[in-house]
Amino acid sequence: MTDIVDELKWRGLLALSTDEDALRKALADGPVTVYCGFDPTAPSLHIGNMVQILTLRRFQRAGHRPLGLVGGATGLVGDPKPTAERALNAPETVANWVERVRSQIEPFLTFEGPNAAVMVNNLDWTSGLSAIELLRDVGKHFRVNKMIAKEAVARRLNSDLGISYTEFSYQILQGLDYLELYRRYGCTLQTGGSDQWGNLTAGIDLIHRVTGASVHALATPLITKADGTKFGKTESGTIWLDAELTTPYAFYQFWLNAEDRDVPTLLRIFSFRSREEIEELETLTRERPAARAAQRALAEEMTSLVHGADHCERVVAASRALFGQGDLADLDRSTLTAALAELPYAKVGNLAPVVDLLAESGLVSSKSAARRTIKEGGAYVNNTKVTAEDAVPAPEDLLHGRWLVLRRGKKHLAAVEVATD
RNA sequence: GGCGGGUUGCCCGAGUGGCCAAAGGGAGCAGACUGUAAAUCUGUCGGUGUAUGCCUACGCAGGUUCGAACCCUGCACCCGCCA
Repeated sequence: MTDIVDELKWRGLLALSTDEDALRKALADGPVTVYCGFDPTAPSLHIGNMVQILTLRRFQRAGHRPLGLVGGATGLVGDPKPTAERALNAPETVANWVERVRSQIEPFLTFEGPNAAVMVNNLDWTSGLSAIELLRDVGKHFRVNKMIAKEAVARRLNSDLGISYTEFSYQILQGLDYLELYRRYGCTLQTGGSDQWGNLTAGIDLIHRVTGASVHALATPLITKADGTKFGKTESGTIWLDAELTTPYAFYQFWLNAEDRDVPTLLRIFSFRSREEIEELETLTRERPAARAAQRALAEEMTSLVHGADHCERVVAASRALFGQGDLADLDRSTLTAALAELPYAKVGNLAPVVDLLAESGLVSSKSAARRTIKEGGAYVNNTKVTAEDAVPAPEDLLHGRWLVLRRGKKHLAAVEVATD
């Protein structure tokens, strides 16, 4: 077994850690129980969260026991964001999101065998906690001096945003989580993003004060693209893991469109391929970038992992059909319909002006935008550029008598079904 | 609780009575070039659609005015100092 710390380092997943030698030793001495928390701040996790989920998965594969924590309690409070105070979500909403987030994490872990994963919810040990208990039993171990020095808090204190007592207290809750998991499961390692470092260490300090034990923490770096911008967001927004929010097709396309210079980094961070395979793909990218072998490999692996092999296959086939060199009209009916099924879709009763079709399919946000797109030469019907703003598709444009493929720009596609029934 | 400062479009930020759908920058979008890449250059960037129109928008609600993002009143939230 390769040393997991070495592996994480090679993959660029190790930004910060507590005493590295001690951590290596602990991991080498036998299975370690490691936890990572996920707060339900939205109905779905997104690819940014995947870094953490996959890190847990890596630990489990290396023989350690992962605990997946969903923040039923911390999600009610809100981790201080640098940019703004969070809006509180209703308890019912958070409870609903907790379940959704839990079900998104579970497929990545194994719940059988000697190092079976366990899912936990921090609401379980906080819902019964009284304010007095919290202040006396937990609060006494926290020094405000240290709390305000933490970057997440300090940034807010130094900005004109300020910070509420609620968010200020967040680190106490997360610290308490670690203590609780240490007691219940003997958990001695917490992972998280480097922006969580303050919260990670809050737990370490608490455990040390309460029990005298020294436990570990490990932070993954903030993933940025080569141009310095944040990874995981795109024109159209966040890339979610939920197929309802980001279709498998869009998910696949996201990875496929990764920039050449980002691909090596992304493969290391996200892929479970071996070091040799990844280095081979890096070479291919360098020598034949236009083939985009690394992007394809990454996109297929991620889509398969998140949406399953079946969806992945369909989406790859659809992409090939829609972006192929051939004429769309030459595609046979089943290939075409299968491909179109992966796209944003609109159904209309009869042939409407292209402007309306663009707007209805969701490719553009308004008819104005649709007109603008046509004027700029960025609108296509069945891969043919639309030049007139008042263009209306002809009946003979319909593929197999029923479908139109709309395109905005180079890579935004939508399917329109024209049916009178 | 008192005093002062603030709240502008996706973000930052200018605008202190008409010339403001609102400068400038960033992001985004489209085009050219390409490889469904990057960089670069160009265009564009509230809605409706073509009407010197109408609607929506400068924290919220009222008011003054022929006319308000700009003035007045109240409210909400944020920041600072003092208590």
